[in-house]
Amino acid sequence: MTTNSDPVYLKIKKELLQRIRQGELRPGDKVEHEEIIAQQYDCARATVHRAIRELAEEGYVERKRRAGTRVASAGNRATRVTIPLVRQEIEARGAKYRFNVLEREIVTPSGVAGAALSSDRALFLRLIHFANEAPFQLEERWINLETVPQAEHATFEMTNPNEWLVETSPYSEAEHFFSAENANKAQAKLLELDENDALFVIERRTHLEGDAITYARLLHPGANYRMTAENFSFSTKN
Amino acid sequence: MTTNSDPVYLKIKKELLQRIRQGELRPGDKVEHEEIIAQQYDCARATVHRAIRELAEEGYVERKRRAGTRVASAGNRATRVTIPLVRQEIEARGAKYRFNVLEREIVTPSGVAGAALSSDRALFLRLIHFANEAPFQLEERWINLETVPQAEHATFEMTNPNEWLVETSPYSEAEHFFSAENANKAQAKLLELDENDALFVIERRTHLEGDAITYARLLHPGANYRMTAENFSFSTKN
DNA sequence: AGATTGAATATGTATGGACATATTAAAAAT
DNA sequence: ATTTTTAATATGTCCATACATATTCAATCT
Repeated sequence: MTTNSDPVYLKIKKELLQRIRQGELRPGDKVEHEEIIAQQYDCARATVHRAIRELAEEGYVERKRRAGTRVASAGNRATRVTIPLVRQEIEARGAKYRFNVLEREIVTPSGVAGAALSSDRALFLRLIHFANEAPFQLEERWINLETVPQAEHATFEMTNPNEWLVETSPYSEAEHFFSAENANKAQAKLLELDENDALFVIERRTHLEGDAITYARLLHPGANYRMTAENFSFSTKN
Repeated sequence: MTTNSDPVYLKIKKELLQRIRQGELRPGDKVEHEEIIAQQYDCARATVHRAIRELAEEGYVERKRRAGTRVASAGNRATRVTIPLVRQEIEARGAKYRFNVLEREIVTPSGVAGAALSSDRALFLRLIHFANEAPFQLEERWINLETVPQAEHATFEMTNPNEWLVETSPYSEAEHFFSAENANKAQAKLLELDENDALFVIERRTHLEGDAITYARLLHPGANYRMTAENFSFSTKN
C-alpha cells in the first residue's frame, strides 16, 4: 500500500500499478496523460513522468510520443535472478565453505569453450566446492590467457577463480545459461551422486569490451539445488 | 560507446560505466559529487542525478546521503530472465504449436501445491505442449478455485491455462524457481524420453494482493532446453 | 485515390532553483 | 575520555518552465 511518507512519484506509481493489478486498467487500455494526472495529484508533470517512466521500464506500460501511454500486454515478463558467488551461497546457509583444485592445465580450448573464448591459450581448471564437506558444486572453467595473462601465475589456493576474477576485472559483462544434464560417471563420483542423476547447470561467459575473459560451467546436484527468480516490482513496494 | 545524439544524462551514465568497466574506478572508490560532474558536463545537477541514480538502480554504485557515491563491490550481480509463454517460445523457433489436456480434475491440493495455494479447492490440470508434434513441455498446474472460480467452467481447448490466466488476471505477481530433476517413468513416456533423463524444471507461483492464484510445474527435456539470462546494462547501451 | 505537406499533441529531456533528509564530522558539554 | 549537540554536506525530491521529437491526424496537392 501507499505510505503517507512516500514521495509523490512513488505514490503515483504504486496507485497506477494497483489499478493495473486489480484489473481496472487492462492491457491495451490508455492511461491518462501526464498533465491530467499532474492536476489530479496537484504536482508537476516531471513528477508524474518519473512515475510512469519507471512503470514503463519495468514493462507494465508502453509509451509512445503523441500516441500516449497504454497498459502493456501481459505475459513474458522479465524477472530478476541473482547468481551468487559459491562461497556466499554456502556461507549464507550457515555451512562451512571449502574448495579444491582438481585439475590445472594450459590448453587450446575447443568445443563450446573454444567458441566462447576464441583464443589459442587458456588456463583450464576443474574445481569442487564443498558445503560442510559435502560436494556442492563442480566447476569447469577456462580463463583466456590472452586477455587475462596474470591468471597463468595465480595459485588459486586461497581465493577461488571466480573471486579472483571478480577482483581482477570487477564489472565485466556476463551472459548466463541454465540447463539440466545427466551426470556422467566422473561427475557423479566427484559430486557423490549416482551416474545419470540430474544436474542443474549454470554456464557463464564473461567479456570486457568485446574481449572474452572466461567461460565456466557450474554443475549442481539437481536434487537439492533451486534457483529463485524475484519479481521486478515486488507487490507494490517499488 | 557514446553517441553524439545521446541525451546528456545517458552520456554521463555511459562514460561513468566505462570508467568502472575499465577499472579506472574500482569497487569502493568514490565518484565525484553531482555538482562537480554537473560543472564538468556544463549541465544541471538533476541531469547528473538521473545518470547516477540509474547506475545505482542497476547495482554499479551505492549512494548514501552526505557520504557520497561509491563503486559497489562486484560479485553476485543481478541478471534478467524472461520466462516466455510456451506458444511464443515455440512459434519463435518457427515451429508449429499444439497442446493437449491430458488430465483435468478438481482436487484438494497437498504437498508443494497445497503449500503454494493454501486452498481447499483447486483445478488440477496436466498438459503437454508440442513443437512440430514433438513433446516440448509437460505442465502440471493447480488453479485456486477460491480466487479464480471461473476456471471451473473454462474448457482450455483453444487457449491453454497459462494464456487464459494471463487474460484473466494479467498483472499478478509471480515467483519462479528453477531446478533439475530426473524424469520418472510417466513423465519420460509423455516427453518421449528415457526414464531418468534430466528435466529442466520451472516452478511458478502467482498471487494477487496476497491471494494465491496458481502453482505450475513446467518440465522440459534437459538435453535441448536452455534458458538465457541477459545482462542488465548490456555493454554500454543503456 | 493516393501521395505530400503541415499542424497538433503526448512524451522526452533539460534547466535552475528550492527545500528535505540522512549521515558525517566537528564542537560543546558532561 | 565519553557522550551529546550542532553544523556541514551530499543525495533525494519537487517545481515551473522551456524546448525537442516522434507520431498521429487533417488538409492540401497531384
